[in-house]
Formats: sequence, structure tokens, C-alpha cells
Amino acid sequence: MKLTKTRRDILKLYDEIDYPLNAEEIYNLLNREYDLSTIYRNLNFFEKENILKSIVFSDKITYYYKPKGHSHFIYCIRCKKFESLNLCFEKQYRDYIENNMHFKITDHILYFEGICSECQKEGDKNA
Amino acid sequence: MKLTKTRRDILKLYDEIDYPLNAEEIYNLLNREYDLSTIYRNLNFFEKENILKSIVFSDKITYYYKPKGHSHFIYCIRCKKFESLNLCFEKQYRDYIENNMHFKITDHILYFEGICSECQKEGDKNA
DNA sequence: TTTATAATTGCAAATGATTTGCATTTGCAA
DNA sequence: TTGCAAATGCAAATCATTTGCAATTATAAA
Repeated sequence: MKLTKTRRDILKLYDEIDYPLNAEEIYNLLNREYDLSTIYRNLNFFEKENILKSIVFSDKITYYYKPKGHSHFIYCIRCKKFESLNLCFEKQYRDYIENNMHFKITDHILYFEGICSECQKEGDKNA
Repeated sequence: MKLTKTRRDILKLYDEIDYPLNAEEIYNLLNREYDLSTIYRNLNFFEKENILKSIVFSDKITYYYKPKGHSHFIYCIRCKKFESLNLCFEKQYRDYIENNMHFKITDHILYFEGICSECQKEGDKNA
């Protein structure tokens, strides 16, 4: 892999940020210094290389995150922020699926959506 | 809600089919009798009315399914077919998230992707 | 260090799924 | 049966994402 400035900058972002980002957000976080298509190309590249993983939330936009351990998220549909979910029954699912359904699992996606505690307070005020 | 022929036909489809379908598939299953935009409008309508639920798999296309009990799926990335997953730790997740993270959950998505047992056999032959 | 070259970039234009405007049609309540 | 809001078909628009191409750049070999 050719380590270009664009790639270095994207990866640096993900050193600091452990929640999913979409292409537009990355484009802006890097001060629009690189072409959006270049961002897209690199995100695809990183996904192919298993450096990043993608996920689509209810807004139907693709987000990319750096997988670490069990990466599951809760997405606040009001403030659009993520929290990590540190609870995972993946092993139980995997055992069940592989043993009883004879499926060879390549990927799994789990996320929750809702309203975070902060936004619930806001809601009390505004509602 | 106005029960039009289009809507009746779409709902009839979902009486027989319990796995996710995308707009194009529904359009074809109904013999292209209705406009694609009408299909889309109705799928959106059904989702708003909580009659259908949508999910995006790795092909980045929106699929709609009729939720019944715990609707989780395993998607075969080779033959593009679905199987239902009858195992769900939703309650455990929900309790944890609501009690420890004080999130009010509105939705959750769980699915696995991989290669079904049939396609694994095919793979043996072709590979 | 310079050079060769394949990979990467920027820009503009294309794509594909999905949405929308508008004139016409259709369910359904009165 | 009629009136009207809601739903439809069609064409055009939109939005995220991808692609073609000529110019640039990172890296490995000389």
C-alpha cells in the first residue's frame, strides 16, 4: 500500500476518533483539502484491506469505523452521536449459526438506535 | 389509510414472503404493473405506519420486511437469499443499554452475512 | 540519488437508488 | 353519487457514490 498524505490524514483521524464517520464528515474534518472522490476511493480501499469497516444506519449513508474488539454502537437519532456498546453475544450467535444453520459467517452487524440520556433531558425541556 | 390496489398487492406479497425485499424486486414480483416510484412511495408509507421495517445489507440497497417477533436475518452474500435467525438476546441488550447507558431505544438492527450451506457445497465444486 | 512505473489524485461527468413536481386518477366518507 | 384529499404515473431532479482520464506522486530498482 502506498502511504499518501490523504491516507495518512484519514488514518490519523481514526487514531483519535473511534466512532463511525461518513465520507462527507471526513472531507470536512480534513478541511476539504482533498477531493471527495479521493476520500471515497480511500475509504473503499481501507475497507478492502480490512483497516476500516462500514455500516449503514437509518439515514442510509455509509459510515466507516476502525474495528476494535467488538465494535457495536448505539446511535442517537436526535444528536447524531455514537456511543460504544460494550456487550456482545456474538459468540453465542456464531456458535448457533455455524452449528445449527451451517452458515459460514463473514460479517455481522449489530446496532441500536434511540435517544441518548442527554437528548432525553433536552426533550423534557423542549417538549 | 387508503387501501389502493398497489398497496393491497404489496401487502399480499408480504403475506407469503417473510424475508426482506427491495423496491426493484417488489416491482418485478408485481409484474411491473405499477410505477417504481409508486412502489417506493408505498414502502416509505408502510414504514412510517410501522407495517414494514427497512434494513440495509452490504449491497447498500434498502430492503423491507414485515416484522414478526424477533426479525433477524442471515444473508447469503453468494446466492442473495435470506434465512431467519431464531435466536435473540435483545432483552439482555435492552436491559443493559437502558439501565447502564440510559438510552431510550427506538430500534435495533442485527444481521449476519456469510455463505449458506448450499453455496458452500457449490463452492466446493467450483473452486 | 535519480529514474521508472504503477498507484493515486483531482476534476468533471456518469451512475444508480431513491425522491419529487405536477397533472390525472382513485378510494372512501358524507 | 359526489367531493376531495390522497395516491398514481411519468419525467425530471436529487443525493450519495463511482468512474474516466490526464496529471501527479510514492516507492522500489538502478
